[in-house]
Amino acid sequence: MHPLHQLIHSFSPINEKSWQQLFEHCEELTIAKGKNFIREGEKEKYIGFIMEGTMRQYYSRDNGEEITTYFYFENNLVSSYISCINNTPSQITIEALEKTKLLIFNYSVINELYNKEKVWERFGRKIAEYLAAGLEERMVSLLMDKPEDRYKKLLNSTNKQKILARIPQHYIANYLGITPISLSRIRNRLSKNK
Amino acid sequence: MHPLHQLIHSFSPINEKSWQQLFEHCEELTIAKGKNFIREGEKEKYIGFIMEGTMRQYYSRDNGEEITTYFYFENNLVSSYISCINNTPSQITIEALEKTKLLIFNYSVINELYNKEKVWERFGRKIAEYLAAGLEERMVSLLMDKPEDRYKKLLNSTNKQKILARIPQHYIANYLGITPISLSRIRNRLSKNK
DNA sequence: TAAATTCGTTAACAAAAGATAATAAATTGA
DNA sequence: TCAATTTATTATCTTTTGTTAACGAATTTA
Repeated sequence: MHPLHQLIHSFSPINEKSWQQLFEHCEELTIAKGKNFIREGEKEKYIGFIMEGTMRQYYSRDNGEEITTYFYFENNLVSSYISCINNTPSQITIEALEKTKLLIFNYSVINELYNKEKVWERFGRKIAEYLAAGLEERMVSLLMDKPEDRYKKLLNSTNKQKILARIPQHYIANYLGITPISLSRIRNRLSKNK
Repeated sequence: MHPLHQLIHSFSPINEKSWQQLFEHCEELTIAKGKNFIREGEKEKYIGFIMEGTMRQYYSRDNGEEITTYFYFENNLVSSYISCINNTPSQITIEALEKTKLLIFNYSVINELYNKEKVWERFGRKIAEYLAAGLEERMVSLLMDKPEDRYKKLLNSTNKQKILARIPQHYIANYLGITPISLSRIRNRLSKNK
């Protein structure tokens, strides 16, 4: 089974024939390190599936400052999801942190599949529910936990160990809602308490 | 059209017959001020639709402290959504801030409707997408905006004016991710700059 | 390889936020 | 109605965070 088919299947059972309806619209795309997959302001809507590589998602302030809000790795779906569902220009930019191989398809393809088959509609529901649950958890952590606790959670999350291994620290600081300097101090504090 | 039917219809077109499949499982429930609709740890999953009243949603810390994360008003759906979709005990409590009249139905009912009809499955997708978009916006605001800016946004959001009118300030402070004292200082600062 | 850039840490100071306590105003309930 | 509780503000002190700048280490690239 293709890794993307497998991922989709884990949300909603999609048989080989239905899968082909998506797969025949997929293309491969390789993004060089530092280049963007999705750019702020863009209207063309693509969904990507990471075969290999790492990406970061960020919002930009008026002064050009970039605020990193998410990281993507192998087997992750990557897109400006909000701009797809609301049909608005993307507010985010998604950049390759290393050379990244993607399988991509246009959002309109998946949108048509939603109309065609109930199992695809279910996939759409499940993926949105999964996203909402993740966002809620993140939001609650921002409201309830101190920065130091958020960093500790990141350290303990086996799933996110790769974040620490592959991602420059100042991006992680953004992700935690603090400055790189503050993260450096937290790390210093933690290393002394051992 | 029943106000709940109308709300559902705005996400996915549901005809009268399909609507009745939900409506026949609905019950009315009135919650007195200060009483809970959903309690932390609870497994029974109900969805409520507010006919009249105001509710607040909160998480509890180990020390008993309550962190308010959401407010609900007339025509809002209210539930421990995450615990419904993940089938886990509720982490949140939802309390009536004033006497609140609800129309309620069990989550299992809507879950069965997802299986029965594609239009219901679509409703499920649309509502999850709507939720995800709202949560992302909130999360980004927590990462990018200063507390003062978040409060200003709240002031400018016509939709949320009723929050200010009906909700005690220390709950709003929680919602903004700051202490009541800090919110009081922000208000003081803003009133002087006029 | 050498020069340039990026990255992480540290220091010093300023600004903001949290904690605690006191007080006044508003609301609630017996 | 009046005492009790809740709510909002203010003051003081402490802690944390942000800001700016400096420095060395690591990485990139010409």
